[in-house]
Amino acid sequence: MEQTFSISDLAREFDITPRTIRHYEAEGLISPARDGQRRIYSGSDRVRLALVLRGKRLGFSLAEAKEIIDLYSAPRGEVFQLRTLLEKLDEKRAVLEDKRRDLDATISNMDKYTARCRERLAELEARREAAE
Amino acid sequence: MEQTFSISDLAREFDITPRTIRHYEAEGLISPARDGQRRIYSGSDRVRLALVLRGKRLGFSLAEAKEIIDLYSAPRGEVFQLRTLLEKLDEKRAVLEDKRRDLDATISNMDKYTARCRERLAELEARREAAE
DNA sequence: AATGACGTTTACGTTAACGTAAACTTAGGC
DNA sequence: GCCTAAGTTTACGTTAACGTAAACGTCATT
Repeated sequence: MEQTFSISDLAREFDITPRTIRHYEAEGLISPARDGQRRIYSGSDRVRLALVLRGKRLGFSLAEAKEIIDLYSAPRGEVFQLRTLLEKLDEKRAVLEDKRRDLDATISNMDKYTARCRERLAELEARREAAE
Repeated sequence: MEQTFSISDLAREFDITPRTIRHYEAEGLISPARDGQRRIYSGSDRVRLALVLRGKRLGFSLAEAKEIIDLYSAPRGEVFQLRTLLEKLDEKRAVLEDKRRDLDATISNMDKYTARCRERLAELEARREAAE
């Protein structure tokens, strides 16, 4: 039998509140099984939740995150379905690559600036040394 | 003389509304000069705006973007100032690296999945071929 | 001198993503 | 048998990031 999780299990693990998880369900991002009223989360529910949170950290809205994640559970039985799926994957990949360009530019700018700061600091310290 | 820009110049260039630019000013992200009431944006104002928008695309809030961007105009005259600046730069760099890890994982997952989809498509098409 | 095109401030409205609180059910522990 | 912990639904509240509208100023043009 596969492992299952309660809502507070996942809330604890991912450091969010149960309310947040219920909200994601209301938005159609997760669909846990039920034992009566109680929600029961499977391993793949947990994976989906992790994907949602990663998407959020990357600046996607819940709707955008859903669009991407849903691709992984899209039907791929027929040739036509596979072709349209591959097209959509390509679109999303392009968005991710844009983000990577932005991110790389941000990091390399910061690195250059940091290097200049270090140089300047070395200079100032050398000067202080010389003054002794 | 350096080039200047009106609010609608920048709005057009970056495909946002003047309202958005004024909002960034109200939040302390940009501080254009004034000609009477009118805002006059310098080249470096324009750069700051570009940085804000890039930060937003990476999922930062306006407050977070401000924290990062303000580092580039922090005072660095004294040794102490340079040291604390370098510390803060290190913090922000770590945040950016986390984001890069998330992004790389997302992209490589998608690439693997895409590869499997392509394989499956090739299979189906080969089967269709064989049926002719 | 009137008409736009562009600018301004002030202020209320909207949407996404939850927070918070109330009122209730259910399962285990003493 | 009652208490506590964890779960549920329903509903209103909150914050960030603007949108939208009103009321007004200022040029350049017709």
